[in-house]
Amino acid sequence: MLGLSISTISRALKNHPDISEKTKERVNELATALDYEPNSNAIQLRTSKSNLFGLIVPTVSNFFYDSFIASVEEESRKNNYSLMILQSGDDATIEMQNLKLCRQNRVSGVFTCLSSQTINMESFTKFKDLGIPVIFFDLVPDVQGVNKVCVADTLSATIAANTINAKKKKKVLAIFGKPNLSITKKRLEAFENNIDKKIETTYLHANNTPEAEQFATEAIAQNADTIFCMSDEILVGVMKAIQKSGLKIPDDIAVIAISNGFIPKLYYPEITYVETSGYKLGKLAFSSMMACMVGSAFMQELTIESMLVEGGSM
Amino acid sequence: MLGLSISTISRALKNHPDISEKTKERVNELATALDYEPNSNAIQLRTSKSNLFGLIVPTVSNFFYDSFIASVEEESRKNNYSLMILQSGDDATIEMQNLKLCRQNRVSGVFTCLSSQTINMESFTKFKDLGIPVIFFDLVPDVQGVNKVCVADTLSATIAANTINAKKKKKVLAIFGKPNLSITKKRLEAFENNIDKKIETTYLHANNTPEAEQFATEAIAQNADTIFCMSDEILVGVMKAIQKSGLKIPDDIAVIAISNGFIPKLYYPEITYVETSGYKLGKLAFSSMMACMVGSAFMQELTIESMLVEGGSM
DNA sequence: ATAATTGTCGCAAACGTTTGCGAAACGGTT
DNA sequence: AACCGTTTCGCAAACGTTTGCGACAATTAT
Repeated sequence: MLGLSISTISRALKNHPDISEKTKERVNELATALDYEPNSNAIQLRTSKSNLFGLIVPTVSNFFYDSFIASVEEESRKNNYSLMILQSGDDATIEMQNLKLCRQNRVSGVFTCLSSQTINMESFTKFKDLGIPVIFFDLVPDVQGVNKVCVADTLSATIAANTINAKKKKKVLAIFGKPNLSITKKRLEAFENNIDKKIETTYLHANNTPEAEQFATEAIAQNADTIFCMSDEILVGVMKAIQKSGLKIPDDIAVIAISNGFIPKLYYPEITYVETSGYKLGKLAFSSMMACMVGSAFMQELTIESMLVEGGSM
Repeated sequence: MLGLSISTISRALKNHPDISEKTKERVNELATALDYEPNSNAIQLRTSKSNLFGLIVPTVSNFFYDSFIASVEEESRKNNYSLMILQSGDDATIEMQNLKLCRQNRVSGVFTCLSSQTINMESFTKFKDLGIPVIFFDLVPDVQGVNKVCVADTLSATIAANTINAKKKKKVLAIFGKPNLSITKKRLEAFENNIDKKIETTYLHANNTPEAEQFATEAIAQNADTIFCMSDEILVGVMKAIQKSGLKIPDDIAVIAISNGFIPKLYYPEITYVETSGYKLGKLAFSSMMACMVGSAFMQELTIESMLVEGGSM
């Protein structure tokens, strides 16, 4: 329409110095008039740069992951990347399918946390061989030489234990999650190492919310004065048990949790918790990804700091 | 490597009848050996079919949207589509940028709910002109001739009102959300039309959780016996006020909400609510999208049924 | 025997960009 | 008038697929 070649148009649109200002103007004018949108498939095919990240979580519908996703999406958009979000349903098979999808779509990188069933890391190492950075977050593998970003599991459990110590509690129930997860191991170990030995402490593993509720109900019957919850899922069960019992927080029983912060603020008094922000973790994961993109790939484990947020439950 | 042409490989991989079984075997064997992954950019460029849906929400981090997303992602994967998720932050400008991104990526369709600030629908109609189906969900425009899937606003508010009527309540506070949203208007209108006229009812609009808490606190001081919450955000505020007051549910005060179901189950007793499932809405939205894909485009408004889920709060 | 049919496969164009390289036009310098 | 440098642009290849069409061989029908 302008009597110009395709290459000239291409260069004009990209503000190439070879093209005169007049032509650039004419081109841009017509482009907006036709509201031309470049075909990113063609661009990506030609340049073999996709500007697409894959993100795999067990489920989007989760207090922690949703804020993580929100955070990563925000950064991605700001940096001109798109996000392809996949759910594994905590199923190793689907996880592999998702990885395959990521490869087919030629993602520039992938954020992922392991499903709790993942044993075979081969699909992940394949990415590394292809030069596609993989950032593990939250539920990370135990191996070395991969990029991991985590909440400070050890620190946060330590803070929780110290808070309980400081309050001079006598009889504590500490509920942890699935025992095979590294996140559980770390938190449990740190808690055990730091809780005052004079405190009578019971350790239990709850696989889900109802189990946590059950454990809490029993602890209440046995006059525990404090319950520690490793996660939101556990906290929710514990709170139901306490509300059911009619006990008053914090006078009759104290509660402390490790949490993203959303659930603890739902109750009155608000629950005291050690913050592990999915939002902050997302920011960290993204900056780690960007570091990989520019080549400064330092394979290591990064953690975000934790801090105590005082509610009225201790 | 096999002494075969590119086209033969292509056809063999796609199980084309022109190719002999022996060659197909050889090709597939080598393909898995090299773990070949087709370049979807090239495919999409060639076929101009993207198998990609765009999904725009104000934020991923929301009890309703996250389950909606989880649902749509699930269906997408099952049907060999990918999902590109974008957040608008409830900002009309970012919303437009996101739509642009969708076009650049040649999405096959987009799921979107309006930001509460959207006034100009032009960007959306552009999609229709391009033959790209748009499915509006939850916060839908008031115009005709577009595809909308909604929770049954009128029905759910009616159910809530009737439940209150049946319990012979005397003094009700009904808290609604932002007054400009069509979802608010519908729920308010239905509630007003169905609540027993003999019941003393106060209507208020809360823009956020703290406002709802404030309103509830005042209502408690004035001896209201029931509080209706249009949304989870409002319910959270109301519950904090009630827990603060020390009142017992349901004896001292009754609560009923319209909700996805997650928040109501966090408390004891569980809150009675009219279910508006983001998960179900996602399924409906997806099937509506698929209907558009195969051409049977019926521009209309679909709704999912609502049902009362009895907790112990009424 | 030839002709027609069928089964396999390759050629080449096309999708919409990017980019190295060369070409034309023009002004300025000897 | 011949030469050189600069500015502005076009040619053509390439990215990795898909697909209509034609080619060739093997088989079957006449």
